[in-house]
Amino acid sequence: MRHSRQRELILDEVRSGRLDHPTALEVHDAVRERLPRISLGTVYRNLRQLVETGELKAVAADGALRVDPRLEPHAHFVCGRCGRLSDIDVDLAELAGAVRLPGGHEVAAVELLLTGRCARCAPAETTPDPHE
Amino acid sequence: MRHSRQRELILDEVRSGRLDHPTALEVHDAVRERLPRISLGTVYRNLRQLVETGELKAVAADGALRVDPRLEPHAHFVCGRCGRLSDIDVDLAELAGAVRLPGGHEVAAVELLLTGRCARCAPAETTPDPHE
DNA sequence: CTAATTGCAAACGTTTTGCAGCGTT
DNA sequence: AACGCTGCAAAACGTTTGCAATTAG
Repeated sequence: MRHSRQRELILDEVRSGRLDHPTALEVHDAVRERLPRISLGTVYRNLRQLVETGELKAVAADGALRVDPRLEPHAHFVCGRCGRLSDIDVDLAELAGAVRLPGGHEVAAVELLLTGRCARCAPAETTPDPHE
Repeated sequence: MRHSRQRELILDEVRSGRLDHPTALEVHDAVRERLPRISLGTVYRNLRQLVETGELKAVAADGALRVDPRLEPHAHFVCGRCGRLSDIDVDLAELAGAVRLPGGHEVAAVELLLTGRCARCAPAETTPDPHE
């Protein structure tokens, strides 16, 4: 893989933590501030490469692909009210034990996605407006 | 929710097991044999309703929405080679134990997706063609 | 020099939507 | 009669792709 300024900035932006589980579009917007002519297609191409080479992880929550710099196995929680996506720690050994996997299957990746109401939204279930 | 012949046929088709984790398009094709004028939009609208009311479960694997008549909590395995999606049993108590959930969160749904090579594809990794 | 990478725009597949009319209750 | 549901077609959405030009090694 050859070096490119756009890939460097994309990876830097996602790793910086300034964005939280960003979509390709959010990464595009952020990187564009430093490199205004970068195209959305380039962001998609690079995110895909970075996920393939294991430098980033992909999360498929609500319709869009999101990207995550945390590489250790962990779960995600999506709040159906405010839409916030948060990281959840998991005990990998225990998780593996819970799965009754038929013999012969080779597992390459695990994605555990929890949906519900987050701690901030659950109590306020009665009030109509999502917090910012 | 009012009754309709199209929703009845859609639910019947998915529950029948003739289709395996079908996409909306596959459900459309199947139901169209019995009700030729049914539109894809109607299939989408009804699948969404049936998932919302808990009569079916949704699985988000590869780009598209798939639908599953199995209601008990279980995991899914997607083979990256042949694309086959299979059901995997999980020990729910053990799974819950593996998740280090911060207090206050209310979990409504859990989706556990495993990706890799299925028992049939893993050994044949060298041969180029996916089984049917 | 070579081949990977880019910006751009067009195309793709999936899902949603606006609408006028039909079907269920 | 009221209103949910339908078919249809158009649009929205996220993502991929073809291309000629640029850039890294």
